[in-house]
Amino acid sequence: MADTATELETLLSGLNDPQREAVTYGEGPLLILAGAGSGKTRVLTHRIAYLVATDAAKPNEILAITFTNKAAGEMRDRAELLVGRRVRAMWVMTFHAACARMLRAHADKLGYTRRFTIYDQADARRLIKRCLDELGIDPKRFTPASIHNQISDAKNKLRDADAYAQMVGSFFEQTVADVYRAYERELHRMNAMDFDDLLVRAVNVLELFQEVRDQYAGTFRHVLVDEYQDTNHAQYRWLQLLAEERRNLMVVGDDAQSIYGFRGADIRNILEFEDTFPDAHVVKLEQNYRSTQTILDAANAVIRNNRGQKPKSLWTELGQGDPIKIRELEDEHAEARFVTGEVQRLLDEGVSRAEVAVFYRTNAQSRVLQDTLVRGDIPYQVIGGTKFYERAEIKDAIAYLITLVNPQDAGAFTRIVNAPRRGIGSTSMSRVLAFSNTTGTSIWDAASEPEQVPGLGGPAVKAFKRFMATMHVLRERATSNPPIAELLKEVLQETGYLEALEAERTIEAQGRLENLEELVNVAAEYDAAAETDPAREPSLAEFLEQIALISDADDRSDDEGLVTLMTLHNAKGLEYPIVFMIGCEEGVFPHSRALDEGGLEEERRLCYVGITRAQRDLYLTYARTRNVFGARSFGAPSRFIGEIPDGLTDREQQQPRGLAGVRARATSWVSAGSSGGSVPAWDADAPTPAAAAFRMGEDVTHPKFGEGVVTGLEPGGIVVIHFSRDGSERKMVADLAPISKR
DNA sequence: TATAATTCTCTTTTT
DNA sequence: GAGAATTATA
Repeated sequence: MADTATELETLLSGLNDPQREAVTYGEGPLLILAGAGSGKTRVLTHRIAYLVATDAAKPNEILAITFTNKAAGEMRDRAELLVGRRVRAMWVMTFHAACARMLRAHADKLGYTRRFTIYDQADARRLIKRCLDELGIDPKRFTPASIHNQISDAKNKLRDADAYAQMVGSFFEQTVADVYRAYERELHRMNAMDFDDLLVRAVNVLELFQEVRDQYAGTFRHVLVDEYQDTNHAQYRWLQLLAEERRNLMVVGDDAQSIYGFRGADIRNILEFEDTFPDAHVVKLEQNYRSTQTILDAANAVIRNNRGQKPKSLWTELGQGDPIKIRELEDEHAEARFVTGEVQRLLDEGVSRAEVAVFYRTNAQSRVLQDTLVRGDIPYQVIGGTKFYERAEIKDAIAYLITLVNPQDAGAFTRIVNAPRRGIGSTSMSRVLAFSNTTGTSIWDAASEPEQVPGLGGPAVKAFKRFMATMHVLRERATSNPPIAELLKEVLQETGYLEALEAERTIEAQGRLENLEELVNVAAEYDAAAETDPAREPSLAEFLEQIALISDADDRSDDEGLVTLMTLHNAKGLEYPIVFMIGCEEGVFPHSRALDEGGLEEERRLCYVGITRAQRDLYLTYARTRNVFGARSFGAPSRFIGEIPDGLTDREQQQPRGLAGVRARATSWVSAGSSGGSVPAWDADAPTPAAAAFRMGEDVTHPKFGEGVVTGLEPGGIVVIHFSRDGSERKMVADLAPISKR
């Protein structure tokens, strides 16, 4: 037992008081309010180790949930350092992965097979588009994207199609209700689930089948959740079902870092945790081990402008540090040159590239910066936005594999049936689809007997026969569980996919071939990993699940000599000695669309996240003008810059802000005339910004909200518009919002 | 039916 | 300024 005592001592050494309190707290609900950089992952992993070391839980009785694969991987690695191989028995994974794992075992109870397909956003939208066509709804009036958002929102709140239909108000919602029904029917028919379904169906299974609930709730003695502020209602319910009985639920989060409201995250989950669990024990972690006091003061000052945060103030023992550097640049190119030059200078001083990160609000902003970094010969990595798994050739290859696993998936089938071209056009394909629909046979079976399909021409029948002959051979091959890399290569070979690409002899095709090579490598890695871990049961279905749940943000590397570029959202949970936040302009950050939708506070939290990533040096830059859409636009400095006290920055005096500032610069820019040869977005003889062009009572249209009337004008170039379609009143930045006169 | 040309539309953040 | 989606043409 002396061993255990020493083990515990080592485990707890180096923790501060609140951290220690969180790690050693006994049974019952536990809320950890963990400020940025306060060591929350440390607390989580140490508590896991503590629970195991004190026999409060066996490894397989621990469920530790994160949002990203990256975070799950990191938690697993760090826990392994503390408890060794025992970590293998634990469930340390994302919400979606955990739900998928449950569903593989129990989906049959809901009428799915265990080989169901997981649809990503693009797949889901394609299917919704098909539902729209089927229902005869004009996809221009109601875009698949907006309908999908609405459905996704409903699912996150655990509202099924019937529940949604009960509470429709507008015509738009009525339409969504119809599409929702059709969409659900189609998904189920194709044995497919979208991302949201993974959670919804997991909740369904737990609610409907007591024995399943007993099984999991009984097994998981302790449930730990990271980033709790980002949970939505479905996730909340899922956790509740699993942890209600034993009540050993530990949630860790920071309400100030809740930045996924747009995806259904409900900040109330964390704000009201103590109401839900009146006996909850609360621990606040406020000591920051990451940043200088200057950076923390700036973060505290910005977030103070939000209402309804849990009061919390970060402090550090690391000292004051240098002032925050704020720079105004002419345009995005000058901004990129400034960042590049500054990075260059830092590198000369001996800073390593891995210590530098650049954050931006939208992925599009990275392009100019990349160009400049390339010219400056600075190696970098871009996190996210690359969309490897969204490339057409990768989706095609995966769709082939899906078809072999889930022959009911008409979406995947439709994708590959004529890729490469084999003379099966959309007309023929719709005939087979219709046949499959009316007869209730799977798309695979329908296509296997094309002569049964009414109206199908002779050449089309022949083409289907040839195609399906190949597919049957491949399916046969797949049943013997070959290495997936091998199978994939065969698929690409036998279907003529590679051949068609090779025949193109273009640079693009060459790139696609390389991407497919890369996919084969991914498969080979999976095969290798499965081989070394005999506990795992590798399968094509599992491989496909892994791929479906992977995200671009997962392949970040920290040890290479690379400067890192990413969106602010991707930056959460990371830290860098030197941080640049670029594009700090109204309309860019805070983003105009977020402003339209009342998401200012969330934008501010995003700013808080960005600032608190910096350990030593923080740069905020903004450009006077910027190309948006290919048209030049003007933006005032971000209000967030103004919210940082001057004393914390190196700026001499307050920058001019608001409409006056915009106008002054706009005018001077126009008069400067010659720079770059670009033309302002509005006529040169109308030097005032577009904002002034709108008048009270004027009729305008907005591509998304439809027709409306200007009901107010506010300083800062903001117009208030009342939209007739949904009766809403919205404030928009006239320069940036896509509004036009009627 | 396939390809080429052309016309739109979009861009917030992501499991 | 880039994609996708649609339309025209072979």
